[in-house]
Amino acid sequence: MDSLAELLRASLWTRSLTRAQLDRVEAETVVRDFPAGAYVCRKGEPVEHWIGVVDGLVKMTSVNSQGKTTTFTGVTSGGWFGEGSLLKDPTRRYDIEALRSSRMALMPRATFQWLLDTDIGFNRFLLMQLNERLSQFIAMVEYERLLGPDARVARSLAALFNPLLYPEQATHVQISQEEVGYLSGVSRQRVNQALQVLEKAGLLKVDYGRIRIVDLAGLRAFG
DNA sequence: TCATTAAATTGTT
DNA sequence: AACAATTTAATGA
Repeated sequence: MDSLAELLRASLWTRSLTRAQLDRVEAETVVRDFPAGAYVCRKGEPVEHWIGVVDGLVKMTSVNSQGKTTTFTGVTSGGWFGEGSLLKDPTRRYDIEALRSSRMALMPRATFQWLLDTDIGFNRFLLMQLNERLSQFIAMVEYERLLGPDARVARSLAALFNPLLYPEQATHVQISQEEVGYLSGVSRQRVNQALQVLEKAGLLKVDYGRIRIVDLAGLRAFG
């Protein structure tokens, strides 16, 4: 996707909006490009926007007191995030870092609040998204305890293609194996092995700096 | 457009 | 964690 209009067209929560509502959203939302490695927002900053990914890939991370970083989840093109902070926190609780050059859509708090106050469909979408994320995190804890590294990598990748959170029908993701490791809690070396296993199983194809998905259902069910 | 070089990523130990 | 090999991106002729 290139433009805000395309992102809005692909987003599930715009389906219940009237043309006038959509125009207002489009007028008030700004687009900004971030280079790879840049922070889209930092922990502790005031929460001013609900943020969508027009094109790119960002990760949600947190740094502990000893300087160690953990990656919680990735957000790909078509996804929106930050509603949790917008609804309940004065400041951001996580860092958001671009994993590659990314184009982001920033919806002002006032616009978000207006949708929340006026549109039932928007509220339903937020419930769905919050529920989907919760399922994702619960599943991650479960997998961490029950599944081996190959399956963990498989499901972390599959999560990046959740059709409810990222409705565009993407066939690949531009991400290094090192970052896949951070997402799935596995060393880069082990990710490399896992990807070879998954490729041999016909579930995906490994390219330089990119992973192509061949069998999404198979990835989800692996292990 | 092509060749060279630097940087990033991968595959292996 | 370290290393060599490979691929891409950037640079300039």
